[in-house]
Amino acid sequence: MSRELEKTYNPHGLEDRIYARWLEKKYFHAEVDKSRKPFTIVIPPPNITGQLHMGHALDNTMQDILIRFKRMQGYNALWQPGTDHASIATEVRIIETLKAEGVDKQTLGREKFLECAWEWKKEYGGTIISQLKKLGSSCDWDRERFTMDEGCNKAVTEVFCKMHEKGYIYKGARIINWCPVCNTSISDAEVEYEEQAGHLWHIKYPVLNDDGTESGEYLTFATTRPETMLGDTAVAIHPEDERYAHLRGRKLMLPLMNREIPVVEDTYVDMEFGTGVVKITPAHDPNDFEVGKRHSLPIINIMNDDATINENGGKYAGMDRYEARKAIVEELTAMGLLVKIEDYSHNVGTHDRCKTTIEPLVKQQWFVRMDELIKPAVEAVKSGEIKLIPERMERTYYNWTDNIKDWCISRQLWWGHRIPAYYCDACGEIIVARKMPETCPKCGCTHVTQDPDTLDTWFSSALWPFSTLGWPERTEDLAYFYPTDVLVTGYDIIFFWVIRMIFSGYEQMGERPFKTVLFHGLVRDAQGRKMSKSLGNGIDPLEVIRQYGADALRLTLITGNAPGNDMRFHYEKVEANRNFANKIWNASRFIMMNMEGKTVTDASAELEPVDCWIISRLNKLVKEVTDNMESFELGIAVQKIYDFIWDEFCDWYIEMVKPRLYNSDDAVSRNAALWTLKTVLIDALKLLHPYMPFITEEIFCTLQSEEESIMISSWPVYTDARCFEKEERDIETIKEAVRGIRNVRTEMGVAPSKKAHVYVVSENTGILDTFERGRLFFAALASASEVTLQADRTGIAADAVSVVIANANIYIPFAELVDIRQEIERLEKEEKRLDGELARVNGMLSNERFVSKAPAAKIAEEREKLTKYTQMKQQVVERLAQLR
RNA sequence: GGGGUCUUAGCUCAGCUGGGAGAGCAUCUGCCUUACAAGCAGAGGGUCAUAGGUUCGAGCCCUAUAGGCCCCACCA
Repeated sequence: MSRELEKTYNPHGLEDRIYARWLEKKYFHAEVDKSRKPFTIVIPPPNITGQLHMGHALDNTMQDILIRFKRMQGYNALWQPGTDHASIATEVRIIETLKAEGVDKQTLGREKFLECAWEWKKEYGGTIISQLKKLGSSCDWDRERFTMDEGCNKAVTEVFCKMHEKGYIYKGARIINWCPVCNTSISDAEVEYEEQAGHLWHIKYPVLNDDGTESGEYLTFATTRPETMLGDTAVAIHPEDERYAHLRGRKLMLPLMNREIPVVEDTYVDMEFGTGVVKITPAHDPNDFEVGKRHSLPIINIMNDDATINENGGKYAGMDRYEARKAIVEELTAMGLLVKIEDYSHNVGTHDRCKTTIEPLVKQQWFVRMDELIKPAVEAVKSGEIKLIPERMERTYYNWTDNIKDWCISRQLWWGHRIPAYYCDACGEIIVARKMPETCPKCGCTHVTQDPDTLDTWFSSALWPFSTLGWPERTEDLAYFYPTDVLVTGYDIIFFWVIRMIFSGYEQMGERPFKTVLFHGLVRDAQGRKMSKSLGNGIDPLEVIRQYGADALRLTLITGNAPGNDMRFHYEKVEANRNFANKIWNASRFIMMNMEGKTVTDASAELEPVDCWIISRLNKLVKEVTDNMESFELGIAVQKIYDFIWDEFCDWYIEMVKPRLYNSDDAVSRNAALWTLKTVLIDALKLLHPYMPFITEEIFCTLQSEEESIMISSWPVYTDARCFEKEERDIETIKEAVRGIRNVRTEMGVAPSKKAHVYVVSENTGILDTFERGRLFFAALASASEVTLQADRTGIAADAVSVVIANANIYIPFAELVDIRQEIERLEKEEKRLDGELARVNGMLSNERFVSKAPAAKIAEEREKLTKYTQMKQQVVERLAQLR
């Protein structure tokens, strides 16, 4: 570490140098230590293909603040890092890359493809980690994990097998969401509904007589997807719909396919909508699937995996779904069966990854039964065992748990955890096992084949809080660090991840995975738009760090923001925070300059009132900041630190002690000032360290040599011994006087360089004593050439300007002529202001119900104000009388 | 259709359990005062969306209304 700070604050180099030292010293590393209390956070694992974006920056800054705070408080703090294999996201990227090289996934083959994927992981998996380091993240990198490493694989297999044994995992043919581009099933959570402009095609089917001949009557209905008619196996009406009573039990002719289909009655039909008739395609619509089940209708799948029509679609086989739609509409028109076409806007399900319109298909898939599993997860939040911050997220949470459906976990992808299910080549028996069985337990056949599918990527992330700590082994780490303390994440993945971790934690560990979930919102651009690649409005955090430093970026993401709220990113804000860093830098330089060549000794016994004041203020700050941080109010806490450092410490305290620092005649007073400056600065730096780790470390290490790093120093603690109520009041009095004098000087247009004689007049000896003790700095701050303290107005020029504060009058006879009329006006304004205050206070105190019902402390407070303002008003009135 | 959330200074947003409206940026005035012009000292600017209610007292709690945003939901 350098012995001296550089002339100007420059985060470049400084941040990398400090981070390297932290790593070298292993400060981030945590080991089981039963003598200390653990504090654990698991990182939301970023995708291996990921590039650091503002969302990561916010998420990780919050975690780093909490972990650094707790580490300094003496907890054995573990921030468990790692990355996610991100099954589908990664697979899509690899396919794209291969395609660019002219290689097709299928021809490459599974084994070779996976080799490519692991290569990819090796190459890009480290990128995001190095970017997190730039941010200052104090993760225990020795413990870095990956969702597809050996341990996590074991955890996944174990959970799958256990849940299968318990009947929570099953295989079945259900209607699922199919992405025809990614060629895989996806879960309900991955479907994004998008309002799209479409059409309602009104179509009619001929009604048949009992003998199969056309009756001449038609049944009209509307559909948004005419092509699915190829798979229609019924048309439904409402059982109570009198309009169609005569069609009950009749049959219709499905045009184009020439298939007889029944009219079924089902309450699912809304009589009010359209004609009150619905075509039923069980294979391609979730609702129709349910209707089909109720009426035992055949399920005719008319589509291939790539959303082209299959052989069940007759002559349309081979056509794309939209081509087929066009052709079918044309043909129906020709047949006179198209009644009309209406414009219609409706919700279309799309795949969140590729935005392709999903196709509901009936397929054999693996599912997790949710009804039982979700119960403890709901109970945990209801009872408060798991706390969600902000609380309103609970509503969102219940919204999902109350409507939970079984979770489709199998994916027709290669990059991911292979499902530990095996099929006997001879008898088809399904064997779910931790290891590939050598023979079929049913028929003894020695040939079994593993299920080709992989698991939903969230299946492994759901286990993250315990799989990273060694589960399914009963490790010491697991016993010590689990359950984790806080999970920090965006509200956008509450369904994907948070809920699934919670039920997995209870199911596998019998315990909550974390105590608190702290949500943050989205970081938007300056116009409030979501940052996205397609809009090109993304702001690269690394670029911001290059320009302003990680400390300024971190502060920007935390200040002025409440949990769960979205925020806008403005460069001006980063700049303002960089300026704050510069402010601290220069204040520290100033203090160090003054300490140079001197040995600063403990001065706690020789403190002057102003020293007591700042120490007392700091003491209160410590309490408030600690409280705010304990309750996750990170933005409020740092705002208070910011105000204290800039306003109270820099703008007031440093200015107040300057005369003592420059006066070498009083070494004791100078030492007390230096000691206080150093002590307060160090504690303020400590409070700020979780937010701005780099600059605080740099200054801390330069300022003193006893402790080797601020990040392992101890968090300041509030103590009664550092409360100085009287000194706080006294210094506030002087500040009030200084503000008043500065005010008057500006109004009078007196240049700051023009010094003037200042008289403080008061009959109150306590007040005079206060000013006497603060004489030196009061004179400096008030630009006084001389300060005279006296009990009355004797010897003060009649045209002196006056400033009224509680219990005292301050007179400044300026050398220039003061316009008496202007001075009277000014005082009249002051009188008016005081009248207003008095009216308010009197209003309250004369209200009988206020006096009888309000808390005693509040009443006392108002009485005190009444006395103060009455007294001040009297002074103003007297002064006005003199001038007139 | 259900739920959530927001509406506070010109702009972006804080305001923790109800007790005299805040910050940053922007604007205006005066200062290159030997830590800092990435600064210092001052100033202007808000009937806290609207209407009711609870309360001694409401930006904060309750109800309704208007507008914006978000999430969820199978209306063909």
